[in-house]
Amino acid sequence: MIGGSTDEVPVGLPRNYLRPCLLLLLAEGTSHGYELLDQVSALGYDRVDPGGLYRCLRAMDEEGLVHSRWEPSTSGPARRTYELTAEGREWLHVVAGSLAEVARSLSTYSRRYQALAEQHDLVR
Amino acid sequence: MIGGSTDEVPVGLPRNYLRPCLLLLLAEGTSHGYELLDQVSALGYDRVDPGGLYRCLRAMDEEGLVHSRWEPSTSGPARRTYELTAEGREWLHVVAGSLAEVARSLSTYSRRYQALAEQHDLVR
DNA sequence: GACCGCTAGGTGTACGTTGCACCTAGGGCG
DNA sequence: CGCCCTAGGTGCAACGTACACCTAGCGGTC
Repeated sequence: MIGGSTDEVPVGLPRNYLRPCLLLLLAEGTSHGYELLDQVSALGYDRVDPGGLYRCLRAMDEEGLVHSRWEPSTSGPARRTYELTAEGREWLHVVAGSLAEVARSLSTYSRRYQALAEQHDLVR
Repeated sequence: MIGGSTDEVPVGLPRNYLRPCLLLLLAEGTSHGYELLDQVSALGYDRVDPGGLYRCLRAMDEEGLVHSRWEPSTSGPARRTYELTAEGREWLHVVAGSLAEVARSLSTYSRRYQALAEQHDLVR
């Protein structure tokens, strides 16, 4: 299969969308992986791969976009809490801009599709 | 590197966005690959990989979303013209819907980012 | 105590898409 | 002929993603 099949519609969220999501959530407040796993669903994900999420956090940690520290929990296993760094905030700003561009492209798409659909209705 | 690097911002268009673009363009009018290569730029691509585009058209042809035929050109090499099939129009309808959903997610993102940015300005 | 479920974090890996480079071939022109 | 432009196409490696699976702490219950 090249480029998706007919019965399934594999058009999804932008590439590398997870990083911007995590950065935004962390900009809104310090958090830990397991919690972020729930929160990203509000940004368009119906289900997120935990593995990918933890890997993404780890990568951002290594790149200096976020800073993590272990926090022992009173109940349950210890958790790694993440907070945004200055560099991460900068990155978020840039990435929010390019996401806005993508949104603009998509609205252009929708506009042109709507125009077509209306025209199609007139012909009927 | 996992999930993109710091200096470059690799947040791009949705996954499999090329197919919907080509379907929309073909819904607007019969065309051929080389022409579509220019037209997709209006839908958010700054540069499209010709290889990917031709592969995508071929795949959609094999899946029955589009129908192609060779047309000899008076000047220059022959061209393969594509036109949308009924199945392709159906697919376009579905995919336009899911793209609208993605657009909604992105606007949610932007709204939340804006809220944060304003709040940040107040603190300054 | 043994077992089970939930929280929390993590690894291994295969697949699909993408991006880059490169190739064929026809026609116009100096 | 050599060169550029149009038009279509192939090969391949890298990246992102999805899916499965694993460790380990803590609480409750049989």
